[in-house]
Amino acid sequence: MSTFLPVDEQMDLLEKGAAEIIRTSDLRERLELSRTIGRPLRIKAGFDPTAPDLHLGHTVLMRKLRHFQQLGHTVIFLVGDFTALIGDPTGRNVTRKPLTREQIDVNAETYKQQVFRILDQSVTEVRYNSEWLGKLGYEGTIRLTAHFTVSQMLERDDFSKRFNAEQPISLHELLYPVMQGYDSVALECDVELGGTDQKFNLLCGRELQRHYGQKPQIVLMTPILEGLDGVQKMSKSLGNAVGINEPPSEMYGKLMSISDELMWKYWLLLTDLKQSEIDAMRAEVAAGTLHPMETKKKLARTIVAGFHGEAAAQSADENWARMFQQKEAAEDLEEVAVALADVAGPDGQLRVPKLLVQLKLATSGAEANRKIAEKAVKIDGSVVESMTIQAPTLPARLVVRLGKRAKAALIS
RNA sequence: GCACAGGUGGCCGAGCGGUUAAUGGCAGCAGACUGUAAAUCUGCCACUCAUUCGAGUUACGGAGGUUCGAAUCCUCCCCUGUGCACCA
Repeated sequence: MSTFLPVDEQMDLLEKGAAEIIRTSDLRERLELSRTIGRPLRIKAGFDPTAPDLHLGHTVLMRKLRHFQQLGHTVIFLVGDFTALIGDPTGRNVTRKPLTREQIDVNAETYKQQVFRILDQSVTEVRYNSEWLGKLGYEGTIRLTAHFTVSQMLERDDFSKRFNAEQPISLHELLYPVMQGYDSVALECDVELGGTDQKFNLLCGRELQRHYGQKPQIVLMTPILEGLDGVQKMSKSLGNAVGINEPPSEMYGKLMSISDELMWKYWLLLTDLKQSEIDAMRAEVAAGTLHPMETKKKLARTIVAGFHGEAAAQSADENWARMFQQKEAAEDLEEVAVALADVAGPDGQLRVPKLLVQLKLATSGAEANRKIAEKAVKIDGSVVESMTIQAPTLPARLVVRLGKRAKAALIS
């Protein structure tokens, strides 16, 4: 008597949204075995504690991990504290700067807090790869690296690109895939998850496991989620990311700005809807019986609700409608206290550029000037025409708007 | 160590003694149009002061130098890539 679901049902969930599985037949086989002997599979996913702020792009992988958890398998959340000393060069054409020990620890902690908004903490095994990599020593490292050749490493796309472009590749970067592979050996993984950009590293794990007499792990790759621009991968540094710690309205607004086409990918990778349900919705939109905007609103509501709850999603929805469909100022504007002395000119009048800088709507006075000249600034609903306006009677609350951002200044 | 090629604004990439914060592309911001979409069009895109005019400051790996004047020439240094290295 097994506690595991039938393999077909498990496969159904696991294959949803997966970009590639190496190999599907192996996964099926191993699930069969696990079900027969009643042993959960060991699933590993490694994380570089480099970027402390998680965004929706990261959650694609997390959600897949949760699927495994839901099916009763063991998920190992591996903190790459040791590999972070290298910094994975994947997908980059530049060497990354290594982190300090302190940064790594702090990042790992905030990382975990965020991850357990998606994963079930009580059944997640958290490990650090310094546990085994730290013990390896120079000799162990030499023996380990002897399993690979330089040309094998240069197979990797970003390495070969850099090599051909005559760009630098540091020696230590070549160690990254090796170490990640060794993690799989140390943990005796059945499955490793990663983004498609991790393919090379994931395959190194298989290679090494073979050398160590283990059954090579199954590799399940999740797609890389495009950011809000729909072109580049979601990344905080590209400014196209939705952070999972962002407030509901922020999250909602950002999600509404994605293209119609991209919306389907978000539905697939960021919600629990079945493929068939998504297809049905898509067909309706194509037929014109369902408005794309309504569908997108529903998407935004669903995702926001997942992180902040139903009520918050509802009010984010209303807020968005008020702010953009009816072009009125939102009710829950961020309020910033400003001293009149900080924004007044010598004549006592209110200098608008200074106000914009104080509200962080502009990064410099020069930029603020330009925006005012472009007639992009509104105060209390009317376009600002000059650099100076009449100072209000105190205390005052001015709603200042620059483009799609608005804030309330509490002047005293 | 030697030789050669490079290091320019968030990125890519022109410029190679004297319009001009520095051509162009990408990204970004704003405006128009919309469904805050997408696409498209337009404008902006170093900083400070000056309420428009305008003035000043800082920028082309770093430090010096030549010059009335340099991102552009010279010297030294730092960094990257490529080649050479044994057999002479």
